[in-house]
Amino acid sequence: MSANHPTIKEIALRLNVSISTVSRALHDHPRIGIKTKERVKELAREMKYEPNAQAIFFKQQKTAVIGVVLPSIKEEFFSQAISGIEAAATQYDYTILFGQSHDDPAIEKRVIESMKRQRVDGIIISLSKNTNKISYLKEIETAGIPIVFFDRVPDQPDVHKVYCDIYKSTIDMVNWLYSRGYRKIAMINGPANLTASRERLEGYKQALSQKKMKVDMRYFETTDLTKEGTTTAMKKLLSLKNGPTAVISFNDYVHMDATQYAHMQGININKDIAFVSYSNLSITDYTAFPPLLSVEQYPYGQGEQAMETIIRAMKGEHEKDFFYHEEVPTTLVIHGTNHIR
Amino acid sequence: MSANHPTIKEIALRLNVSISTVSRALHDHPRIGIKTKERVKELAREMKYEPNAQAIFFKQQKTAVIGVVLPSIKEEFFSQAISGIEAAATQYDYTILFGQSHDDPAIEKRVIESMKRQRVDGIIISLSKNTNKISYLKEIETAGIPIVFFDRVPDQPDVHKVYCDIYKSTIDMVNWLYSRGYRKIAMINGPANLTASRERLEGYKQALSQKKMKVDMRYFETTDLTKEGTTTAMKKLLSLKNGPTAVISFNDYVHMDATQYAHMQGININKDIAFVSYSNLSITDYTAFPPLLSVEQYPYGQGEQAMETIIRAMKGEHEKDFFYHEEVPTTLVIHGTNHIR
DNA sequence: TTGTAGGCGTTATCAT
DNA sequence: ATGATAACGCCTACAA
Repeated sequence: MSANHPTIKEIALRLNVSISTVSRALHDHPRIGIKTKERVKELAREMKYEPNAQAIFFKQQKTAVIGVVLPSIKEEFFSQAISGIEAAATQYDYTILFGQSHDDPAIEKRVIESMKRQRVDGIIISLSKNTNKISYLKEIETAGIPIVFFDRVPDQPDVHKVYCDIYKSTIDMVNWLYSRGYRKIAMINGPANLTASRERLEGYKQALSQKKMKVDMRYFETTDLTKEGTTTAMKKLLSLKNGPTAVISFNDYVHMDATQYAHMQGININKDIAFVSYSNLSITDYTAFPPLLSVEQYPYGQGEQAMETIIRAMKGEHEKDFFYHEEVPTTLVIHGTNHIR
Repeated sequence: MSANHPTIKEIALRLNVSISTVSRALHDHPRIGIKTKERVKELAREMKYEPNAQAIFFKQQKTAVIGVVLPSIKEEFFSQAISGIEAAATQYDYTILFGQSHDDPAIEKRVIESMKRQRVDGIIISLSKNTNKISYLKEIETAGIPIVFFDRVPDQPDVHKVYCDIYKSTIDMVNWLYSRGYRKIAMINGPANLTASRERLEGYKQALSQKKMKVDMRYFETTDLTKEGTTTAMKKLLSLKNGPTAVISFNDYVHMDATQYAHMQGININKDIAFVSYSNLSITDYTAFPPLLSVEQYPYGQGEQAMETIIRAMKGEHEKDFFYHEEVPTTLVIHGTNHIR
């Protein structure tokens, strides 16, 4: 069961011409006899010859392969993102080598080393939530493999990255709640080490102060994104006297756990307390308690953008110390109160 | 920004030894002088030398890459499956080239041709729901690239495949409904051309006849798996006089659309009509109307199994006309009526 | 118009 | 104990 692919060498042999003639004929080289061209192409078709991309790329010292490293493909955000990456890759004749970190920095590193050994032409990565040191990634970039971060990006400026402005979305979100009359706005944020969390927190604080409201840290909780962590956070919020009338969750998964728990505690979701969130999952409308509003982050578009960016980074048509920082837009998607429940 | 990886040649040059000496030293060849070995390894470390996998595989005429073609990574079933594939692949030092068909046979073919050009060592595929002719796949296999189908597999016996026994699960499902007293059992099945649909239908018929119940085709509807198709099917079932008391949906996505519509029509889900389904999505417990029961098909395990199978197929330690047919188990997961609603 | 030869990085087979 | 060389499939500069 070992592969048996015809080569130009075999074609040359059978036609009694040189290998280069076959190669040129196949490439429609101008100064090859028209009848030689025909004979070569005919036999190539007959033998079902297909150029060996591996050999070509080996010679060219490239692979036409982009490594894509995601925390977890199970999350809809990332499955959408990789679809965008794939679509753009296809357009530029690149293929995708796939790997997951499962939010484990050690696995993440292993995956990336493997991709490096495979000599991928570039790497697109959304960092694991537990990753803090990315020095080895900078080394890989120095070694000549460009890296583009997306969504979960490092804070530093000396990297290529694609992300959306969560800070601004958060301000919009708070303003939306404010305009609907909510004043006691709580937040269940993600782990503090994430840029994503910091941006939410900063936007939250900024929006409140813009509205001359004091930031009450009793209303601020965090979760490690597990069901237990979220439940604990929600529990604390519900135990407050003079508790919140609105809750902003880190994302729709946190939202689902938070509302599930709150419901069990007798809260009338979106009536007693308004819930808003980020991600805008497609199953939202089938869930028991959709958020009133969710921030759409266009993962598909972010994926496409990441691919475009790495293509540019690979071309290297930029200053040696220039880094792409591509910001992609977000939208507040209002689900309203008139859902199926 | 072009890659600049050190090679054994450079090491050899700098050490004034031959290329082969470097190669052997790096491989701990027994009869290389211990101090030469040290010098080589030292410099290799210093230069951050890493063997070029592309070159090695090129020489070995392999790639250590497995192509994985899925209909849509957005479906949780497939995102779980690819995780299983990846886990097993890592164990065997294979990497994953990723592609989606989006249920379009033309795209599917394009993806596979591209993988063939890349000389993947094998292909794992779950067929697009609209694919009917797989002759070109057989050709690829003849050319030396083994193919393993999983979940959405062809009916023919002359292919390697991994799948679960939906026929039997369906019988179990009907029996479960029967034991709970349901007698008017409807089914919203998938497209007739799918093996998955045929197995459901056959299991359904078989179970009913085993219980001496007549098969009433008024209770049998199909959907093209779109929201509209499912809504239409559900509508027909609800319009029947002496309508069903239980509905089996093709999968949890169909279930969600069916129950959403039924709810809007005033049906009390799982009270007026019992709903059961296949897939056992992880978000089930967050949905407005979870099925009473869902068939767990262990996509992660199926993925692992598919990888194991293709490894065996690649080794070719089997008769030329022997094909693996690996059946993986299923489980009925009971969600009960005591969910959050 | 066609052929020859070198090279991409590595390993393996022969020498020495 | 180490070196030289061929080979994997393809492309291309240079010859003829």
